[in-house]
Amino acid sequence: MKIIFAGTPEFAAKHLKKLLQKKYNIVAVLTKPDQPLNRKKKKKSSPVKILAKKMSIPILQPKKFEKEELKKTIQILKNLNPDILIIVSYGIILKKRIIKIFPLGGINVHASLLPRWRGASPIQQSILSGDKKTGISIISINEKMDEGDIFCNEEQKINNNETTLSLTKKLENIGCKLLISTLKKIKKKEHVLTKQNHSFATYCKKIKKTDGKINWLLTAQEINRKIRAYIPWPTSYFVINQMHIKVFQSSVIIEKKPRNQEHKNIGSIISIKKDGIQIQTSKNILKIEKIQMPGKKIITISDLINSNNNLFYLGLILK
RNA sequence: CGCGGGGUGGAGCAGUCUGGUAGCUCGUCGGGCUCAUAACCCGAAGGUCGUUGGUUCAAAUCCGACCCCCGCAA
Repeated sequence: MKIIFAGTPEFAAKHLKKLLQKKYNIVAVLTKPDQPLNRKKKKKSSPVKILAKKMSIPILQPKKFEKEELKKTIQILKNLNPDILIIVSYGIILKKRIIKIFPLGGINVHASLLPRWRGASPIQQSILSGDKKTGISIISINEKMDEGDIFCNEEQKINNNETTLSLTKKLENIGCKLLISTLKKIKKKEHVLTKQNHSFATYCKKIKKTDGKINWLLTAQEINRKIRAYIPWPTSYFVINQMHIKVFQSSVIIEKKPRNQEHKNIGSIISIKKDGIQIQTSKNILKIEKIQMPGKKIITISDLINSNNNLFYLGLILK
């Protein structure tokens, strides 16, 4: 079975690695073009590209699927005589004409329990919306985004302190496992497809850099979810003296007595202790436990206090 | 050559401008106080100040090269 693998980030690279370990025949890899500039090197290759390069697998990085480039890519792919396409977080929507090249079609590893959270950021969205569980769905590719029939899925519990980073790692393992078992079934033609119930579909918004700015008018629970969902990107932050301070760990303290309607001190520091800095939100209190100052490493509040940093003081209102 | 911050005992930092016996808050170890403690008191150990050349009587501090970490931007 000749496989073309399309993917870009680390999540995708893990799946590619698993396929290679299991001796699947990857004839080429599709991945996003290199990012323009990095702090050190001139270009930044995707994790999938780095792995493919190491394993001497041909790499295709079309910029846009427009006339010339689309034609060219299709020709290259055809010449490889592939049987099946595997897509894992590629980041670019593939045209129908490309899918048609594959006799066995395409399969996609999607990090949610479809039809819930169709779209580009399912892991973040599951945390943002406070879901108790999410999972991996292996689906077939059709023309519409994440609407293909389901081969199989598996649930993953979401903990109270789960971040996108930690959840992604858990889902990687499930994804790899399900992908391999699905391929085995396809090989033996034992696979069973189930249609999605489209009436239950929900969709992810695209996350922007500016979404990371903390809005203290939200409830502590909502802010806490955002903080967890936005790790490692774009990360939540607040501003003091024009410095963007990122928050990497927090917890919620429930207020027993509901506050008066005064909204004066929302966003202000009401307690500074070694275990955290407490901030008043519109409902309940957010305790910030780990932060990162610009240019610095991630530190605990205990470390912050030990350094005699007097940037934070009682009553200061965070923006 | 995209812009910028940083590397100082185990941790987070000050000291660098204006060279002259290495400091703060913690942690660790020992002792004390306490019903008890993450609280308090007393004491101790622990640092080639990223690496490497140079200037100097003298370099964490000034000059050059290199390595590593991080923020922004993309």
